[in-house]
Amino acid sequence: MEVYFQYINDADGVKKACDEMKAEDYIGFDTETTELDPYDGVIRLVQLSNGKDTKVIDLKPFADRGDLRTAPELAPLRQLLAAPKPIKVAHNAKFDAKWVKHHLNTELGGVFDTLLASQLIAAGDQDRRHNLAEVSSFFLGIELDKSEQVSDWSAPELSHSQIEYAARDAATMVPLREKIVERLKQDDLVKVAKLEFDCVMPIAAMELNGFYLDEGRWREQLEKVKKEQSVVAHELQQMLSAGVAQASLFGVAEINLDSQAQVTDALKNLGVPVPETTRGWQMQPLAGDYPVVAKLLEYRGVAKSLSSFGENILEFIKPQTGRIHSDFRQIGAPTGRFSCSKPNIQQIPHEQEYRRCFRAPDGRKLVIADYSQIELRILADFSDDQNFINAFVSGADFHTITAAQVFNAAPEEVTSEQRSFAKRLNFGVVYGIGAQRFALMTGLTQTEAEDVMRKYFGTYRGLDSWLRNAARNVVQERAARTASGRLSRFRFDEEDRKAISLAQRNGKNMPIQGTSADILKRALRLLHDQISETSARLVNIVHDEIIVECDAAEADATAEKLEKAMCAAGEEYVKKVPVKVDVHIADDWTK
DNA sequence: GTGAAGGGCCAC
DNA sequence: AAACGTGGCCCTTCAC
Repeated sequence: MEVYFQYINDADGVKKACDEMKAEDYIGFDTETTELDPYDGVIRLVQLSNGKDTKVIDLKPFADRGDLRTAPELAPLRQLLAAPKPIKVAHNAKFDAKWVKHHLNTELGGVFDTLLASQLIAAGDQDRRHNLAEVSSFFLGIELDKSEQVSDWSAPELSHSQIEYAARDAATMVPLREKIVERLKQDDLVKVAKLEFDCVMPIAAMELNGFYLDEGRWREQLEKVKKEQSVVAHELQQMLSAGVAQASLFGVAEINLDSQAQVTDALKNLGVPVPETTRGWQMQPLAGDYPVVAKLLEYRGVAKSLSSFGENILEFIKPQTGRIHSDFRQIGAPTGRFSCSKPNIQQIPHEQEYRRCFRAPDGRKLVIADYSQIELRILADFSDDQNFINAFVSGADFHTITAAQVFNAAPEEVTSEQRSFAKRLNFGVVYGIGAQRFALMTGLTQTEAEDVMRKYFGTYRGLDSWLRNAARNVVQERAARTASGRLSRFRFDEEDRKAISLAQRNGKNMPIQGTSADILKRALRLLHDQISETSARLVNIVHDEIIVECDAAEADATAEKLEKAMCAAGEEYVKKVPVKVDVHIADDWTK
């Protein structure tokens, strides 16, 4: 592919380039950086392209003269990037947005992200890859050579090959967007694409902000768990080797407690009827009869804590900020949910000992808000089930009200057992639970479980028929959608009953889980715009929860903004039941 | 030594 | 008859 480009390294060139580009509706946009993390390196190149002309701006001469964040010579560039138009077309715009925000003190005004778009079009196909080379090949049939991607972008003089590579990537964005837009329209994905693009900047900002983890508190907690672990490990070792020692002439054999095979062997030697898998929910029923099983489960708990939530997380504290900057994948799951890694701060144990380690620095507060029962409210809205809707409208304890309806009792007569059944069904129904699993989790017999479920769906006829319809539809259409139009396609063999039943459960779950993700993403955008001029900073999100850090003096105002943004986002998608958000102000990440 | 797969458990 | 959805991280095991 021939690319017409111009290399720019002075103020006059920047001004002219930006003047030329600012008339466009869309420009290809890319950066080349010396490192992957904006806290570790500098931006070397900024590329802009209208498809015909491509400008490669070398920031090194400007950086050598002073601070890029304030350099007046770069004002035209900052204005161009910050303006809502032209829309900046980038591949993985979060990456560039972070660098531009940190090093040029500018937020991207309008974003079109070809990576997110490609993921939306793939509609959950896990086999598709979405790096620029793949996406360019898929949509344009153009094979990009990415070998310069990892070249040395800190060299005093860049090679012609490097500059040409940089220009070509930016130039590719323009035709790529055109092809992608065609597909987005074909698949009716324009609305959800906008939702995703608008969410890029909030997430970029959140990753730059990071979440403060109190290292001292974490180490204290770690010491406690370590002591606990050594006690529990010793006890479990003793109990398990009671069985093995009989078979060994050499006294007590050391068992690797983390080895599935060794533990299973030892349990069998002790006469424990070990199920096919030794996972918690299979082993739990045995814990009452076999103390060694209870001990094993206890050990697994502390072992998990120590390995996944031990010293290793402290290595993620960035020295430059003293905070943790996780990596959030905006479309982490086919449902549209985020995933989070390095470290995954969406799976920090709920116990206070862990959560209290994530706190606001001195003088700051955390504002913590989560949607109350958002998935069930979405289901109520989808299903149009009047009884289910009424349970929410009443505003009373939801599980108690459903129990009252299902068991035909007054709310104050509902037993704790009945409430528990209702609660487990309310949660399980979103995932397409069956009687067998319900029986296992409640201790009911299969017949009793079926009976309770019959009562439940007898009360919520509309819910039942929505779920049945969703299951039928997904088999027919081989696809499902959320409220924003997010699409998930399913592939299965018509003969494969297991695959079909999996698709049916997915067909029920995806629209619900995915709509919840839609709502969160919309809320993030609204929030971002609301707090841009304040001390408030987004620091974490966990599927239905948003955590913001702000100056103590602004905590009340921030709480109000956060609640408003979340409710407004929810109400865009959920109309028939109220959307409830629980918000509180705290010094750390606890209730 | 390295990487993938399997099993397990944390979050929502 | 039908085994509740989405992720990431850790460990062991096993193949290369």
